[in-house]
Formats: sequence, structure tokens, C-alpha cells
Amino acid sequence: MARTAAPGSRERILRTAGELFYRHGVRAVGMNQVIDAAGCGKNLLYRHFPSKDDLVAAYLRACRRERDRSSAQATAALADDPAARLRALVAEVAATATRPDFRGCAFRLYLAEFPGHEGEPARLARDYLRDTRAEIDELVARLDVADPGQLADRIWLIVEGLYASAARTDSGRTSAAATRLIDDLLAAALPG
Amino acid sequence: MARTAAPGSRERILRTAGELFYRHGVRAVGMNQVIDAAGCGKNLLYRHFPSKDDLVAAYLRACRRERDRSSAQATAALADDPAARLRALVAEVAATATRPDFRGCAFRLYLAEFPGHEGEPARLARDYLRDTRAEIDELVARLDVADPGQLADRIWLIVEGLYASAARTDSGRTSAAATRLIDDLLAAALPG
DNA sequence: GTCTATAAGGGGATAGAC
DNA sequence: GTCTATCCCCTTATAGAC
Repeated sequence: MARTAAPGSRERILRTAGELFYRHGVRAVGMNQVIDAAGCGKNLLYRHFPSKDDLVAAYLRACRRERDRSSAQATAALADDPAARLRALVAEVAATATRPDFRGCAFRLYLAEFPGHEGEPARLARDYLRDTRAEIDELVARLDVADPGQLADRIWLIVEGLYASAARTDSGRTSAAATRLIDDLLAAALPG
Repeated sequence: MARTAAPGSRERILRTAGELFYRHGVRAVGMNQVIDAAGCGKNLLYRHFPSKDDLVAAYLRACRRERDRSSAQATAALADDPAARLRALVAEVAATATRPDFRGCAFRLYLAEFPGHEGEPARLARDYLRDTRAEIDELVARLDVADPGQLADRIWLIVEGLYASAARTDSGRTSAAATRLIDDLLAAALPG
């Protein structure tokens, strides 16, 4: 399918749809709107994405790829230091949350829009949240702290709060508060 | 209008609509669905609520009333102790978040569903968030702490994280983490 | 008169056909 | 790319039951 079409058409449609989905919400954006914004024919879009759910799933997969890439880049130069990686993880979320077009976490926004849905988009969103939470758990488990479960719960709470709060209030202030709170929590929990 | 109608009809419709809106999302629930669930005629609903936005606004106003009532009840027997009131505020949110049908904060869910909307529902949602944030600011301002702004930011972050996280993960664990973290923050910030 | 039930208008949704 | 099919949305109007 994609081989016969213009090489960049799929990516262009997906990028256009993703921007609309993220800015206005998935439910608020219709397929016609995507077609108009992408400047393509209805045929081409439905050849690449047979249904809206397929398009939404591709959008969330692209978000995941970007987040994984961004996360890997943030921790690339770091030594194998769990505390530093935790700080970098939160700092990377804070950097994302201060981008001018930030409107929240795409996965959390999708789940808020489609509660109880069980399609592939919902699975992708839940997978991302589960994996991120697991990453925090694993990093905290490698720390020498008295109560790893509690520390992981607290860091997760802050990550969730950062995503939620920065979408609606001053994101710079929220991000600064989150990063400093994580620093304090780690400093208080770690020996020395 | 409501004076001539059966006395309980408006409240019954509103309660039915509210449950549907909260459980499935405002956009996902159509007026026909509300009418079917309430077992009323289309005429009656539109007489009480001339448009869906009016019904949604009434739903959010009911949420606000319930939250204000619940908040007042939680702090009624408390002395005029800002720290105790802050702890009670978070504990009350935690209690809400552990209810079995908890799916998130109705106001935050609405704003996630309707970004950029400027009608009365959006105003009600933003008013609630602004008032809650202001309440935290005022309580923290009355504490004898070195950096009230920072403490208020952190408490707000935890409240946001609690609402967001408890909707998707183990709410008991999330609530416990939030209340204990608030306790620790207050204990660390307060003298003595 | 108050309510229910039903039909219909005007629009936009996804999706498919040519 | 346009055109159509089908469905559901919000809303209004009409007709009938108690």
C-alpha cells in the first residue's frame, strides 16, 4: 500500500492528525478535518489508516516513539546511577511540560477521553503508563533506601501531578516545584 | 418552569445525567441516552435544561456543591489550625479518590475533554480549580514556614497527582502515599 | 396542563464507491 | 477528489395519554 503511494504521504498525514488530536482532543477531530488539514484525498488516508482507531493508534505509537527517544537521549550520557536516572526522568518530563504547546500527556488525555474503551489505542496508552511506572519501580529498587515502595509511589505521584498541573497552570512553576521536590525526596532517602 | 413540573423530575434527570457524564465522559453521552436512562420524555428534559451545555453546567454545579459540602464537613470540627486544615483537605481528596466508582476529578476530566472551550461548563471547572488552589495558598500563607510559595506548589502538585493517579492505578496506595507525603512535608516545614 | 412518545430537521460523524 | 450511504448528534415540533 504505502509502496505505491508518495513516500512521505503517510508520515505527513500522521503528523497532521497527531497535531490536531493532541491540540483539540481525539473525539473533537473528525476524519474530514484531518483530510482537509493534510490536503490529501479521502482515498489516500483510508488506504494508509483503514479506520479512525488505526489512525489514533498510529498517533499514540508515534507519541511513544518520541517519548522513548527523548527519554533515551536524556539518560544517554548518564552513568549507571539510579538516582541520577530518576532525576533525569523527572527533568525530562518537566522539560516536556514547559514546551509552549504542552497540553498534557497524550496517553493520559486519551484515557480521559475514552474511559472503558478496550481497543488498541487504549492498550497503547495503558502500556505506556505501566512501563513508565515499572521503570520508576526498577530504578528505586536499585537505590539503598529504607522503603523503596513508598519512594516509588511518591515519585509516581509527582510525575502524575506534573503532567496534570502543567497542562493548566504555570508550567514553569510546576516543573520547578516537581524537580526540586524529587531532589529533596532523593536527598532525604539516600544515605550520606 | 420547574414550579409547575413534578417536584423531583429535575433532580432525577440531573442525577441520572451526572452519573452517565462522569462514568462515560460528557462527549460520549448523548441526550437520547440521558432521556432513556432517566425514563422521561424529550420535552421535559429540554424544558429543564434548554441545551446540553446547560445540563453539563448543572452537572458541574452539582459536583461543586457536593465538593464544597464534603470539604466543609471534613474541616467542621477542626480548630483554626492551617496545618490541620491542609491535612484534612488532602485527606478528603484521598477519601474521594478511594471510592469504588472514582474515575477522576469531574472538573479536570471536563477540561481534558473540551480543551479551548469557553462556555459556562469550562468557566465552572476553572473556577473550581482556581478556588481550590487559592484555598491552599491561603492556608499555607498562615503557616510559619520559610518558603510558603514552594510548599503550596508542592501540595498542589500532590493534589493533582492524587486525582490523576488514583483514577487509573491502585487508589488506596496512591491515597496513602499522598497523605503521608503531605504529613512529611508539613512536619519538615513547620518549626518544632 | 403535564408528561411521554415519536417524527423530523439540520448537521456532521465514519466509511466506502466511483 | 467528489459523491453517496448510513448512522448518530442536538434540537424542535407534533401527536397522544393521564
